[in-house]
Amino acid sequence: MRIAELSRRTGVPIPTIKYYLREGLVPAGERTGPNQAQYGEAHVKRLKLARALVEVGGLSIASAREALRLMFSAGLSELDTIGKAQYAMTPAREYMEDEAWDEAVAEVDELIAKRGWRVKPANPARRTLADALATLRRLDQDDYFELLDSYAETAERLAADEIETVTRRGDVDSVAEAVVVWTAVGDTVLASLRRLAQEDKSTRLLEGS
Amino acid sequence: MRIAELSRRTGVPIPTIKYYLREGLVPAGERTGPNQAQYGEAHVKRLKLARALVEVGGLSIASAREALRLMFSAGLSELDTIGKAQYAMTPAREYMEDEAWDEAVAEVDELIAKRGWRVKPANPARRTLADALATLRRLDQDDYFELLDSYAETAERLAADEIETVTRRGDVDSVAEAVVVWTAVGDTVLASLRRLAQEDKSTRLLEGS
DNA sequence: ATAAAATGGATAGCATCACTTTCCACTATC
DNA sequence: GATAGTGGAAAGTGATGCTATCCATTTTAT
Repeated sequence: MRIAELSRRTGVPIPTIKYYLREGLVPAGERTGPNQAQYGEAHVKRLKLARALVEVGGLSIASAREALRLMFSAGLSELDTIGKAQYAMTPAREYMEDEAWDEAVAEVDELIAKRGWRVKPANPARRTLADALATLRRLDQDDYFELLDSYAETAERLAADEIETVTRRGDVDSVAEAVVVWTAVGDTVLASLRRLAQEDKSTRLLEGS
Repeated sequence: MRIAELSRRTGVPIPTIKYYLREGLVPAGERTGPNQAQYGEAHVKRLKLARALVEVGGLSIASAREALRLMFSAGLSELDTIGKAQYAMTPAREYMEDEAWDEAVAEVDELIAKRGWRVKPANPARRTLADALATLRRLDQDDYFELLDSYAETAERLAADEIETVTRRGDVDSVAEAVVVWTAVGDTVLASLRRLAQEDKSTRLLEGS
């Protein structure tokens, strides 16, 4: 298969495929001449995957490359991939380190301890969460405190279901792929469902009054 | 208060404040001379809000402006704000309309019907969700089907808690503000917690084997 | 056999976005 | 009266994610 068919099969324009090749999101095809190369099913899959991470998951090209790299790097245990892939998927941000920040960090630690979660200190989700909580505090949206437990409970149940489903797969590669896809696309699914449910609840409340 | 103090109080650089003023994220101050204006507490609050939507919520400047506009526009019922604000917060995307897309749209309709959710056809979360599901299908990640119910259940419970907490507030403005902030920042909180819970579950599974 | 189309690869260009910088006439403060 | 700060306009910047152009070389169609 050459580039035109790769484009047709995936819906990705040829110039974009060339760009992704340059950026290392998709490996080069097998060279058969000075200006000829062959692509296979693996390239189709990889390209679809890259597109999903970038378009639906909202990852940057750099993050997507890193996630894909980890996904296909041998030597990692299946579940180790989860951590690594997650870390790659969190974009770096700068945080405002004030009083609200310190309190938020403490709150996150407390929540993790209370739940008994085993989370490495390096997990970037800690900081992202702390940043979000600090922001809410700075806006005097302190009601979040009572909802936080509900959120955590929810997240825990979800994670249990997800891990269970994902590990039910056979081979390592398949698990790795599922983890990456689910982490990235799952956020969008969850956020959408939350919005739909919110509209429903608010509509009902509106009618009831 | 003049711009320097506004900057000090919020941590937002002066040029950025000027930019936000130009873009209409923050209303102009009260003019007291050809090159003098006064800002008040309302400006501080609005600026913090704008920053939160952009930085933590990841909204574009245009989306943030629209969300803020709706938030402070009179004449909307409290809960009507939820819908309007949500719509403003969903960025427009193009969708690949193939077979997987059609099936995904049908699936979303089915899910909404099954749950008995009352959701307007115009709600952009429908399309976002369909797009995500279509993507998973195109990647042959069909296991999502069995998890979808779990996700929906989760979203519903969350929404119930959120609406309840938010409407417990007194005035309309306060509700509107909470809705916008929670919609935007809540996504981040939820996503972070999900990642933390995932690491915990996978760590435990790894140790158990 | 030959003309037209496609290929891989390199390089440069482009549009968007979210700011920054620079400039200005003017005002406030030391 | 010097210095710093102000609001506002306009132009500039850096990052990002593509597109467009060009080229020598196949491949395909006629």
